[in-house]
Amino acid sequence: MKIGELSKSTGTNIETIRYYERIGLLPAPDRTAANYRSYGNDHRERLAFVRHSRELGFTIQEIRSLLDLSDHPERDCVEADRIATSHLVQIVAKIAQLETLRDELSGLVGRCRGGAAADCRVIEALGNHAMCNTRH
Amino acid sequence: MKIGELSKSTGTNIETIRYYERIGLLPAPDRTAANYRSYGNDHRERLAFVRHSRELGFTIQEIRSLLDLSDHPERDCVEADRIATSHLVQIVAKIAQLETLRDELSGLVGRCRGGAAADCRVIEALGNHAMCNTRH
DNA sequence: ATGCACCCTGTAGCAACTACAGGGTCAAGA
DNA sequence: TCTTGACCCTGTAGTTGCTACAGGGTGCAT
Repeated sequence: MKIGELSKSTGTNIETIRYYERIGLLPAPDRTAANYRSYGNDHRERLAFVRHSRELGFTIQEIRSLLDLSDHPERDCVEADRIATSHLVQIVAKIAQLETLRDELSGLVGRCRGGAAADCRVIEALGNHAMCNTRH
Repeated sequence: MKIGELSKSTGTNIETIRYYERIGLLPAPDRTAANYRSYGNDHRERLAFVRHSRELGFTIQEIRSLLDLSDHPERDCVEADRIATSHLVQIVAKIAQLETLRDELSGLVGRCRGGAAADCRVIEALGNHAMCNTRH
């Protein structure tokens, strides 16, 4: 299949597919006589793996390691679990951080009803860290 | 004060301060005879405003608008509230998204106890979107 | 006079794409 | 046959918000 079809069937931007090839995340496919990329089912599966991992927030580096494991089924899979676990820890931390931001912003928002910026609580609070309830 | 002192007193990287000046977020300060940047209290306050806003996750563009309002106290502050509110909405959405990821990853992690990668549930699940419980 | 901490400019790198510019290919319709 | 339009190619530059040099100047203490 040509790149446009691969793009549609995986929901991946064409430029992104070429980008993945350039950085060595996807293998370079065969070319047609007209120098068009020609993909097979294995390419589609690999790309689906990459996209799914990206959707789950894994970095390209992490995906490289995961693909490497996937390419060597005889290896120990402890590493895959380690990557996923450490990624999960980061996500949990990020959620906690965003919840702090959310609470801080909630206290700021909805206080301005068209007054002058001089009396704006939002602007005041941004300039004055001491007004914060939480640490960030 | 020189840039090093401003850096320490606001907890901002020196390179970051110069970067903010370059992109026009901070005004260019006076220079000493030796061409060193020389900052006053107004610079420190403006930088604190910027840093605080960044900590709360506002983008540089949003901060530009907020600073602009802060520089024109006679203006209507509805815009500041709009920026903060829309930012809050994005944070809430991001939290929801990360919670989905967290739940999905939780179901993946901790299943590998040193088996071969061929039987790895993590790798299998990454390759097979249909195994997911949630949409992403 | 020499070492060291500090400052300067300018450029390049990071992640993970995205967006062109400027060109080639191919099949269908007039 | 010619042309139109959809598709493909490479290569480069832009995005965000910094960070990290390289290669040099300044200022003060020993």
